Amino acid sequence: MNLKELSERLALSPTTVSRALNGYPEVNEATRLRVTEAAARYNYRPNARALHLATGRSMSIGHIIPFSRTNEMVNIVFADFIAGAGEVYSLNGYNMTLTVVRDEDEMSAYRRIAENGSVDGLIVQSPVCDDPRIAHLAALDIPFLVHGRASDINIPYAWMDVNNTQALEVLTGHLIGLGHRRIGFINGQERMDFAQRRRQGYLNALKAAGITPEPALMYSGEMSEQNGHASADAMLALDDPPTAFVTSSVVPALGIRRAISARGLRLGQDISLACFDDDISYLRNGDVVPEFTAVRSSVRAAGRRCAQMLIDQINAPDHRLEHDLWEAELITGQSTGPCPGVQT
Amino acid sequence: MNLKELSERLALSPTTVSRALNGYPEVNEATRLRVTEAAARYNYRPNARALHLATGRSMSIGHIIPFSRTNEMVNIVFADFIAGAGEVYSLNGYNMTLTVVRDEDEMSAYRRIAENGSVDGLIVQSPVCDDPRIAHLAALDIPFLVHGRASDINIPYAWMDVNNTQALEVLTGHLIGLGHRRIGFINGQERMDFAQRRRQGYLNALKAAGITPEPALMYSGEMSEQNGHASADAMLALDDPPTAFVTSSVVPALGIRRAISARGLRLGQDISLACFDDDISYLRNGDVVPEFTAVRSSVRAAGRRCAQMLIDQINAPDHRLEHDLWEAELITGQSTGPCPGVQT
DNA sequence: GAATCACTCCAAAGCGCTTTGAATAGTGAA
DNA sequence: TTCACTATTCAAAGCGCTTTGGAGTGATTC
Repeated sequence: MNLKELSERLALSPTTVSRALNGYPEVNEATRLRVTEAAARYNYRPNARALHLATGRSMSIGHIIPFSRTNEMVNIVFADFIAGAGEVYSLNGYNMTLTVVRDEDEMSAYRRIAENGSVDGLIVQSPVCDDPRIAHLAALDIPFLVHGRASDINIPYAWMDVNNTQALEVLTGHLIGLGHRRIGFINGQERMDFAQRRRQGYLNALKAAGITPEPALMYSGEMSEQNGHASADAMLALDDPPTAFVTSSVVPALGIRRAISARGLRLGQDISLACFDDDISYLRNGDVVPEFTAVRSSVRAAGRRCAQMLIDQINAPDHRLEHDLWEAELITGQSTGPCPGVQT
Repeated sequence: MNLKELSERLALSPTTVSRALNGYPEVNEATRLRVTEAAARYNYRPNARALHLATGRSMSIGHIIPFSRTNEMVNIVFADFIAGAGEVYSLNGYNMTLTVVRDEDEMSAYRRIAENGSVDGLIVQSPVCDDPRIAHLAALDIPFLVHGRASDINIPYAWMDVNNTQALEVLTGHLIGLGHRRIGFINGQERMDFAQRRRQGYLNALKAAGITPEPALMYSGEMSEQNGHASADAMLALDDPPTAFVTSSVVPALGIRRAISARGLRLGQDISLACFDDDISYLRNGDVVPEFTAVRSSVRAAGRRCAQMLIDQINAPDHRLEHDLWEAELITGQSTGPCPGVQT
């Protein structure tokens, strides 16, 4: 059942039927009623492909994911982000188009998708420090929004981010306030922009307390349970081991906790542990995992916010590019305590 | 730059340009060369919306996810499945359309999406026992493929599944072979079809060994680390605790392991633990998590397979509906050992 | 009674591509 | 020279919707 057929059955023109269904004012209410009833009865559903061509919009937001990323721990955060964004898309009549591409095709995929009109906007996730995708998209003249930021880029673009630097300053500062001075830092891969900023936050806090950073206490790598365990274990084996750890995610925190308890140390007493918590649905701090002291910022909520910002941008293209910076919230849990042997 | 403009610059008709670009034989090779070169030079990219309308295909596969599911642990498996399916879509020129809907809108969403032509096929994930989605989709006359099966449905439909019953028979049988007779079973939610089948496999193995199943040793619930921990801990507190556990996923297995070690018991010696392993990228058994004895079947590979089967079905609609049943592979790790105090 | 206006409705022109059915030119056979 | 055929190319008709620019009513105004 298409528009033409429906309009024939109603002895009306397609124009009128279309307008009746789309709520245009120039149609008699009695007619509109007849039309909507007939549409419901015959189960009429406007063909999406025709609609997209006619309106020039695809009502779809694109997310591009290179193969290799599908392996990373980004995955776990990714799923929550997607869920949040998807909710908002849905509420606004949008779909999400996921495109998985080979790594070497990533750039050309952005180009192809931006130019062939299959999406109305794009979300860029997990930017690296000087992310080439941003300039590339900016040149392509399609609405896009970056979840995170790319430090060394000075063209304007829309982004939404959490204040990573400040978050790690707070977290590290909290441990310093408890008397800790040897604090192991287990970070994500530092080619990622967020990891760069978190590192900066860690360093800022040390500097403010007059503590000299020590390379042996700083690890950077993929944020897996395994890496958390291995790096923490190595630090604990040092002659002068750390009395506390800060880490970039709940996932390595689980590994760190395992390393701590394997050595017979008590979490929050012998050793403290604080982390950045993305508030991931099935690794909810204090629920699925034990309660860690953390700075928390929901990545799912971020997904919602990003989606909304992008949709706003699509609806008002001459609107200036928006930015949004969230502050993460400190939650003190049972995983941190005063540094043993120090008066606080 | 659209087809019309490009054809004008080439002083050719749109017909010829279109054919040249799409590899039709009735165009002179010299002309084709001119056309492809011009297309590259002017950066011509066929408009996807127009193409979809003209061809009657959207080159897109739909996945529908109700809000509530985005909370579940399904998420973690989901991300890997999506990654696998996405790879195959990409290789075949398809996109993936994810639609997040409110739970009460799930059915109508399937209907809307199937009927408005926005996708060429649908994947149904995580079927429950008498899943209403299947009959619903079958009536809608759109290619779809179920990852998993729904037990009580007798209309024909295409599916791909792992042999869950056999997998748990093997796993439980392995423990029985090691002399265990009190085996705790920590399963997923039993409204899910896969959980139902796994339960059956567990029961089959007990029956084959003449062991009477005991309700106190059987748990069913969402497969979180937390639930794994709590249920295992409760069973270990029984007067006559189990000497081994079987569980439906690596995630609860982590919780079970935590419960075991918290009681000072040694995994693989005092207590055995075996699990079904979906081979999830960032919880890879033996890599990210310790090596568990497991039956393994990659959910990512399943994603690939499902995608391929669905695409085959789309390309050959009169093709009979395919089924594929995979057997999971037993991997013996360090988490299982002979039952203490039993001669084997 | 003519002019104006609001209210409804419609014909037709896109949107940018594919595909059908012909037309044209060139070639070898008869 | 003519005919049948092949190789190329094109005009035009969709695909199913939206939207522009009227057109046809009565009702209202002067």
